[in-house]
Amino acid sequence: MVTTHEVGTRERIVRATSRLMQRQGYAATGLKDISREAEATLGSVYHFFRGGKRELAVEAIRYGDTEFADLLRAALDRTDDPAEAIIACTRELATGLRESDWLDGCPITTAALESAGRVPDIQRAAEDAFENWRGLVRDKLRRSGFAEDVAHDLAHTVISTLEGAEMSAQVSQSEAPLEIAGRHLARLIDSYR
Amino acid sequence: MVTTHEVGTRERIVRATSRLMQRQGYAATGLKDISREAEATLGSVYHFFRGGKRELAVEAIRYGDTEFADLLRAALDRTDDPAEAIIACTRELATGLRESDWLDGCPITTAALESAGRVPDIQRAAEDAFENWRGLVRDKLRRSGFAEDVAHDLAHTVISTLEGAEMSAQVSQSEAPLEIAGRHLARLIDSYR
DNA sequence: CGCACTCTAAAACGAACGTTCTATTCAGAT
DNA sequence: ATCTGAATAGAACGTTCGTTTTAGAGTGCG
Repeated sequence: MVTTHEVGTRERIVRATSRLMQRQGYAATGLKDISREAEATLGSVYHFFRGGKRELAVEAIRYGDTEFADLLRAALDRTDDPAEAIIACTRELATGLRESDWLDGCPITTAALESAGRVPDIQRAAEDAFENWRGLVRDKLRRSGFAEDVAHDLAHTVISTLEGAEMSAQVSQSEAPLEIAGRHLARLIDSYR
Repeated sequence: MVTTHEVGTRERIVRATSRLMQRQGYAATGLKDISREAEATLGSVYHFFRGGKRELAVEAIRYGDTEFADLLRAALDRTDDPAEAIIACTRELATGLRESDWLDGCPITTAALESAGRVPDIQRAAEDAFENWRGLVRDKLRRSGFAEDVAHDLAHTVISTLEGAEMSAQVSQSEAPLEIAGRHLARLIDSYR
């Protein structure tokens, strides 16, 4: 028997916040939007998140962190070859973007940029997320035999380029930036073999 | 005699909007913030921009477009070698970021992401900007002898990676992502010689 | 001077914001 | 059955939002 996992109010609120912030950022996402999207009331929101909007945003960014990390891990584990694995990532991101009508880009970028240097809690959470994602790529490269420093640097550029290409693709509503980035990153990785 | 160019109210408003949107995005930037920063009144703002906040934001993005294009052009013209020129770009971006205490990233990215798929005017202006910047890089590569299709694709990845690295650097308050991206992009370009 | 026009000033609008508050529902333990 | 504490519901607070409106300077021209 298939049982759809009953999800609690608290988690519904976090998920709704994450999705809304992914699409319109932190400032444009109102608490009433959130409570409507989460099918919860304002009272519930403040019951679970006494720290208000800011605390909720931090939690939502952490949710987006693990969400993106899961996607990344799944794509990276698909093939042994790290260059091919990165191409798999770009493809995954491209289809996700297209299927959401170019609405769902990186779950945390917008909020991260809005808050950089102005809302320490949110910036810190975003910083942790990026570090987390870089770690996944770095470990994959290490396991494939790349030297530590090479893997470290490549991981930086892989994440930066994925982020930039995702944004370019979203703004121009085209998969091209991601497709091209995938090919180029694979070529760059292969150049270090 | 040195005369500081008297700048009109209209341009002060556009510049203030551009800077504020660069730092905190579209939604978080209020018209009263803008009028204060521009040393103008709301009456002046609505006199020059009858279309209100949206029209003003489009103008500010166009301003950020040419601002970033000027920086890009200057760095690209510094050396004949396109790979070195890209490294010069990353250095320029890194010092700009550091000197602004990590506050002034890409002037349009935040607003572009906030509005992607939701505010057509702004998305279009952002799309034009990215296309403009890619054109500058593509032309540079073409002039250096790269084939049309290679230059086209490289321009995509150069802009995507610059954008992503700029964002990573801003969020982690470190020049490392930009420095590493510069080295990798130069290597990628050289691999097509 | 008087007229026309551009620009600035400041007050005021309803709507929406984040937040607080009080009341109520509802299990589970005693 | 009664108490308790978590969870929910919804009204209300003071602010700030984008926008509109009305009035007042400043300037050039006949």
